[in-house]
Amino acid sequence: MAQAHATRSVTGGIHGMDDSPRGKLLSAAARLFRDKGFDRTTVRDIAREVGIQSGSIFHHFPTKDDILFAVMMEVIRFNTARLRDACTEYPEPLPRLEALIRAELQSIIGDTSEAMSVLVYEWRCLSEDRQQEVLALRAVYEEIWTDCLEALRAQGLLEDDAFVVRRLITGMASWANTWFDQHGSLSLEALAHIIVRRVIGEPRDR
Amino acid sequence: MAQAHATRSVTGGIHGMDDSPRGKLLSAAARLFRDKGFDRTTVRDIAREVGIQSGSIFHHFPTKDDILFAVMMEVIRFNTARLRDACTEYPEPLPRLEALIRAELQSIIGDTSEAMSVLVYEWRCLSEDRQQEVLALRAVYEEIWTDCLEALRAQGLLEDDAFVVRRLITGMASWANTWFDQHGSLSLEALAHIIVRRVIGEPRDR
DNA sequence: CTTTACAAACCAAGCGCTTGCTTGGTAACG
DNA sequence: CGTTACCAAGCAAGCGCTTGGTTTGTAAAG
Repeated sequence: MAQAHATRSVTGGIHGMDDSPRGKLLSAAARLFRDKGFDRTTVRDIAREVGIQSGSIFHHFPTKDDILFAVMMEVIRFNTARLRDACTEYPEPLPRLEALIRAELQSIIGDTSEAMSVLVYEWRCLSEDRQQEVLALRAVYEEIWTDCLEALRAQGLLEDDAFVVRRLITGMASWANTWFDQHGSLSLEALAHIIVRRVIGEPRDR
Repeated sequence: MAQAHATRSVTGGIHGMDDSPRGKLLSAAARLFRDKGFDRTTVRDIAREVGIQSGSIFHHFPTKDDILFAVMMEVIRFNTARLRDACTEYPEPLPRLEALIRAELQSIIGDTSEAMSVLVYEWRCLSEDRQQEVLALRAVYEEIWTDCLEALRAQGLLEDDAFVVRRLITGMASWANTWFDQHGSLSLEALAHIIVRRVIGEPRDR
């Protein structure tokens, strides 16, 4: 776990998407899937991107669906680990909330934005049995969020239903990939802080 | 305008998606595009849904792209008119904000949810020149929102940047189509009120 | 240092199928 | 009698994927 943390914080890349043939293929696929969508991306597109023939793709993955599946599994594993790291670093609910929001924004508009867009917007393109496998990992991810929000409720910092609030956060964060400019004047941290205030309101007793 | 309002409030349907052959075709296409995505929906699927042969589709629309375009134009026109109606009914910024949020939720999880999902999630599938045409209508739609949020800022009810807040609202609202249950315990109005509080905070001086 | 061995990575060609769309003609209706 | 709505059949292109064979990297054996 500590080793995984060190690896991630140094490289910033997803384990399994390194510079191996398979890794380069996944990176290219993730970017193409985000830009053009899964269905409009052909295996010939992916092959051209990494400089091989289209047939050679299937030396690394049995089907095109397996490529999508691999992209999704890698990114959800990586970002679940990032959430866990945030939890160990911030045990208290309120700082933890802000850390979780920062982590999720980092996922969506930062280092893993391409694969995250694929996970969110190309969901239907994945075969149904594979959807179940990803959903199982997603449940773990969401449990971390629910625990944090319930803890905030227990502290009286949150009035509304935790599940509803979690969904509002998901919406605000995932939509950010359509407009947030990483080189713009608004920083990721500033946006995270704005979102925190949408969740727990203004600080009134400080 | 008053006539359009009467038509909408009575039928609840989108003008141009009536029970004419063209209208039934658009309705079927909208639902299929939402359920399976534009690319995975074949013209044969649409034809089967309305009970005609696949070739007969092209008696009503020159290309498949035109079907998508028509769905998007109809839904954005319809919902812009709905925003306008909310504005005439609620001239004051704060009630207007809540009315706009209710209207947008109605668009996304209410009577036009299928076509709205298509507008949001199948955006890339539309040919680029058509995207520009839809964008022009979208700008009108967004101006209504910006005006309202800027008015709230002028009243001191909004601290953060109006554009950022608008985008957060868009995210919360559009994401609702993935989880909101129209027959569940949470009503559209209750959700609208929760979102209002995420925008302007708790009422502190009442 | 060379040879041998072998698996991983890749190429060139193309198969079978689905796709959006076309064509030429027919039935219903005002 | 023309317009609207449709059918039956099928074409050309693009798709995921297969196949049989060739190159490349690597590492132990001679």
